Amino acid sequence: MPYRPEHKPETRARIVERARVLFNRHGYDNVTIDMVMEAASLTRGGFYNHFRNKQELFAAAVSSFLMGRGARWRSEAGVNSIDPALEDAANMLRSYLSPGHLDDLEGQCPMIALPSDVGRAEMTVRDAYGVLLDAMVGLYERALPSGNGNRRSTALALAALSVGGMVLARTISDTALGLEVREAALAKALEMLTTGADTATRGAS
Amino acid sequence: MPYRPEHKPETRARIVERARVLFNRHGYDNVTIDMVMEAASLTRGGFYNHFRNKQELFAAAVSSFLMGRGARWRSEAGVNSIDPALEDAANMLRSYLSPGHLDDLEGQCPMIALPSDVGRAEMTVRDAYGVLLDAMVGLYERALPSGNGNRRSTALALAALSVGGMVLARTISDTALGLEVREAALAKALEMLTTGADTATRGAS
DNA sequence: TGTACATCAGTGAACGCGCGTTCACTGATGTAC
DNA sequence: TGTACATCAGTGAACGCGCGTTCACTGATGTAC
Repeated sequence: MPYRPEHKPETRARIVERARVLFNRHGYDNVTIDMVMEAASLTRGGFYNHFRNKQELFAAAVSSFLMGRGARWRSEAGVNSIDPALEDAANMLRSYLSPGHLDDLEGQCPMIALPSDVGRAEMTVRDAYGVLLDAMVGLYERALPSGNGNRRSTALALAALSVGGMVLARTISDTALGLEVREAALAKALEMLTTGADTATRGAS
Repeated sequence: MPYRPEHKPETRARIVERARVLFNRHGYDNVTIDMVMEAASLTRGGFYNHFRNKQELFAAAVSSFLMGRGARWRSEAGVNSIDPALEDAANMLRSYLSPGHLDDLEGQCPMIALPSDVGRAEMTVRDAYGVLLDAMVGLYERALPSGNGNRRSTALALAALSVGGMVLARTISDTALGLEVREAALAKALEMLTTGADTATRGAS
């Protein structure tokens, strides 16, 4: 056996990691296989030792995010906990809607960096995203004060608020309005979290 | 004068309109100038009689949306009114977060259909989007019951909720979760609208 | 310990296609007489 | 009313480049002796 058995998977992982960063910054179509391989200190030809085609690389890159930072988010926020603390959910929101996350073009959640490309990716990618979303929503749902009528709906809205706030902030960048949207989304999200669920019902009670 | 003076602008408008539809469906990079010109019943070469390059066409296509459906939204929702009715804002939310809008791949708001492409477009495009966003936010802000501490923040969050709900629903499509997100976003948005602003403050009062 | 060997990850030239863009031209059109 | 004309929107062939992909090869590496 010419190389250590870990050699090839390690190289593959390096390619995927560099690809993820490049995709995030420039978008799927604007990243060439040359760019990726050069970033991984390799040459063009070797690419097809590791991937069938460019789409497969993209799927691997998104997975790499979901397994990396995405998984860290989930575990830090106690997604697996039956009864996560409200503070865990608040931290997840603060982290997702943070200026750090917005400015981290290369490490950002691909749903913000390349929503169109993710939406056009193969079903496996989109399903994997569904899993992440489901995990986030589940966390919020369980963290919300019980006894409210609408925890599920509030949890889903928190996810939408996070993504929407960031997508808008990134798109309308370089303007005061962009900053304002992110801050408002975070403020409202935290408010919804602590207030609980159906505020209309509460207001009427 | 060989052609009627309206002839050229009309042709240009037809090209832009077909381009907008194609971009919305397939994304910027996946639409070729051939496709656009064929859709407008013209041939490749004529394109450069109307546009300097493809980017300029994209900018025109996004503007076309903002001037068309976008403008209709704004006027129907009484954006120009000093004191818009709460119901106007509710209708805007219902319209933006409607299944009809989600399924209308070709007529959809480009912020949902091609957020990445819009984000990477020239500054003029993004600024134009800022104007639309500003108008929507302004409408919500003025429609919200006065006397609440946080109308601006709520209005911004409503915009984020709208975009986020739709981006997620479109990306995680073909799943129950996708539908659920859109519905929850709409429900929460309407709730936030009628409840007013800072619910935490209200809850504490 | 040193050497010959087999393997296969990586190389780099080449291919072929598609796309954005250019350009010399053409012919439909409104106008002038 | 009919005809010659000038204009310029539209044509379609061509260009050139870049990118995804292929392929014959090479040479670094771990193993067997």
